[in-house]
Amino acid sequence: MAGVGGPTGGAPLTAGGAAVDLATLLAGPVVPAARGLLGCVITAGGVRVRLTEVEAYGGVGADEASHAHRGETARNRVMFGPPGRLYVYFTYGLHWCLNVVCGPAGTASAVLLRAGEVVDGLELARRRRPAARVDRDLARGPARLAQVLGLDGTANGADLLDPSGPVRLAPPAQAPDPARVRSGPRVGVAGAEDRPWRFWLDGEPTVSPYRRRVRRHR
DNA sequence: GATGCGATTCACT
DNA sequence: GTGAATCGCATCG
Repeated sequence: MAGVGGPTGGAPLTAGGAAVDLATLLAGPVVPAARGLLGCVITAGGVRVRLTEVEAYGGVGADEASHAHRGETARNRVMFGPPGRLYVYFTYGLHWCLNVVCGPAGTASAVLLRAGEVVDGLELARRRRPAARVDRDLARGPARLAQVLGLDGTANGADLLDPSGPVRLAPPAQAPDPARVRSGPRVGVAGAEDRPWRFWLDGEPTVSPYRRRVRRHR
């Protein structure tokens, strides 16, 4: 059933039974986009990572946990742009996190890339993350994923579908078994715990452990 | 203009 | 399990 007759030049992938290309998937609603991103391969800085865990974030007024919730700012501007772009933000004074912008321009939804498996450039990856004692920890966590790819704020706004860009996204060679896709509450997010917008591939060792938001001392 | 805390990670107890 | 590191943004006065 899969992989027959990709109509356009884009490589086909299977999502919910229909063959669509990546650009089409990312232009649509964020939740199916997040699911479809599982198994995709992101390439940057000589390292390739297969995504095993992602989280969906909604737009203005739709998702209290989203950076875009309160409207457009200098930081989140990329989220309001066209889909398929990379939104990079800096947090805790030392970490970078990667997101894929979804939906048509103006919707400001995005998918946070939380974890993945390094499938190429292993030695480079190890050198960038000396703290990782085992390979499965190389990209196990959003900031680790960014670090292993050698990405920071300078990559903000990059077009992931541009083959000549610094960061590229490609559909999986083989779509993951839909039965292996699990969902649950997002990590480190206060409120909206009822929204199971975290998606991961069951059984993958690179999926990060779930941690509820830490209560903060004041 | 000042202040508090974050879509986190690492080291230590 | 707890705390520190450390910068920018959002919020408040």
